[in-house]
Amino acid sequence: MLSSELAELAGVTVRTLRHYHQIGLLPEPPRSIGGYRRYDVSDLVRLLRITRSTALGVPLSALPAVLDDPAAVEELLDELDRQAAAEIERLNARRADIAALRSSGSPPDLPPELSVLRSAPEAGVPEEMARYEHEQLVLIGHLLGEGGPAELAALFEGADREMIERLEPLTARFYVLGPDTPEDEVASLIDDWTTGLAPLSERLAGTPEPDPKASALLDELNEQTLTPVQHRVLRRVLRRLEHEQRPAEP
Amino acid sequence: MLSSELAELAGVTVRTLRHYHQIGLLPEPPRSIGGYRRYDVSDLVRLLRITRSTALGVPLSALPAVLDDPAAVEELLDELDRQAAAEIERLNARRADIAALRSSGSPPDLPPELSVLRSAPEAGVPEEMARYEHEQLVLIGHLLGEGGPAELAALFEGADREMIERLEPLTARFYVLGPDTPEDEVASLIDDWTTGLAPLSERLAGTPEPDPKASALLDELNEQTLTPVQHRVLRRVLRRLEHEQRPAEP
DNA sequence: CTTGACTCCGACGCGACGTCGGAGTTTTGA
DNA sequence: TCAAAACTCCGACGTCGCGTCGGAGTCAAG
Repeated sequence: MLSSELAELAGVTVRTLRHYHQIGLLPEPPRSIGGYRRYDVSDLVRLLRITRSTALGVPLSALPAVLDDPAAVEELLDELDRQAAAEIERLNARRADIAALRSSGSPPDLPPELSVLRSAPEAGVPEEMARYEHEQLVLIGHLLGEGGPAELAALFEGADREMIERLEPLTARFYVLGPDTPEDEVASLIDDWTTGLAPLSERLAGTPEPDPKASALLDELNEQTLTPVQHRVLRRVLRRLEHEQRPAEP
Repeated sequence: MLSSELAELAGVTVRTLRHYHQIGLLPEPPRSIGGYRRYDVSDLVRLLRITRSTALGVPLSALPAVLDDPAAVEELLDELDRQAAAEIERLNARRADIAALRSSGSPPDLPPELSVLRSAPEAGVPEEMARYEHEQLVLIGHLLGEGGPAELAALFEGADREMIERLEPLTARFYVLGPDTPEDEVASLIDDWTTGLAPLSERLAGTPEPDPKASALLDELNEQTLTPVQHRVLRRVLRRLEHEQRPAEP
């Protein structure tokens, strides 16, 4: 038999044969005058034993041991089974993630649960601000850790839709704040927004304190991305919400 | 932030960061006087967007496109989902194989269905012959192709257990044939075996002709491994079975 | 005697990092 | 204040199981 015949019989490529020779898994057969390898049936058997094992997931490095010590295989099979099960788990989780993404219509780099928090595309949010919102959600989504996004989304989903709808135009107004926005417009936005956010703020009060590191990072992002006006407005709104929440603290 | 802080926040290793720098996925941040990288929150966001995508199975090479073209992602997600599903299929098949092996108690390099055909360990088969039997089964198991082993095993399983039990001592006697076995012992083995195999032979007659290439390979294995006496005996038994099967053929 | 199919070998490529070694830097504690 | 500990840098090779390429030689057929 020549390389290609053996390879075809065993359902592998010629390159695979050469690889097995290189790592010493398959003994080098005698050569023809011209240097061609001539295999016989024992090589086929050896090769088949190898392919059957690799099909089970046995690494090539473990094969020398496996092939002539059938006892040592037992634990290996356990291990391989565990590995396969774990891998299946990961892949199933991945598929679930993909499905969630597809049904939520959100971009793939943020948790699908948070897609409720995104501004609607027809809200006319400037691109810069859309990116900001996106980055903020990415950050929040990760900093909340395992299951966090779901909880946060539940807060909003649980709230009455009306409130959300009342908030949307406010954030839209926030996103277009600039140095030439008239002062009374800014002031009214702060008022409206503070009162609009009040019910959410109450709900948030019942949840554990946010990780200070996370807050610091979020604030760093705000400072980097938002215009000075926006940053000032945001801080005032948050401060006033906090005061109303904890009026006792001086 | 230093490398390790960023890495920990994002749940990756420092080496991963360096890798992303190397392939241009993550921009190089400014350095400290001593040359240390100082990251900020925007690097964290960028990194998180990357890790979320890779968790879905997106290859790093596709990320530059994915990160700033959310539209191109759709088909990619389809593809990734298909890949994941296919991989899960393969792993499930592998686990099924492993389970079959463990319940059949056969070594991992031959199809579990064929374990019925193995000699019992207490039959006192010489090691050399046990190896021969094993190799033969490996060969047959593969040459029969998809589903073949199951069919073959069905032939034996369907047969009455008594017949199998009557055959076992005969193969045991066959395996210890040597140059100094008395002639009448050889002759009686041929007789006993031929009649013992007759019912199986009849059943086999109903199945399609064996692949001539496969037969040739099996015969090559016999010739290589069996002693001359054994090879002669085997051929006589097979010839006599064939004659009884097709008495019309001269 | 050419043509085409096949084989040989060496060497690099892939994907996503892990690991090692040696040199420099920053932080911490005595 | 200064040394030890912890951290960071970079380059380069290793992992795993082969795929792919290139150039040279070999074999069967026309």
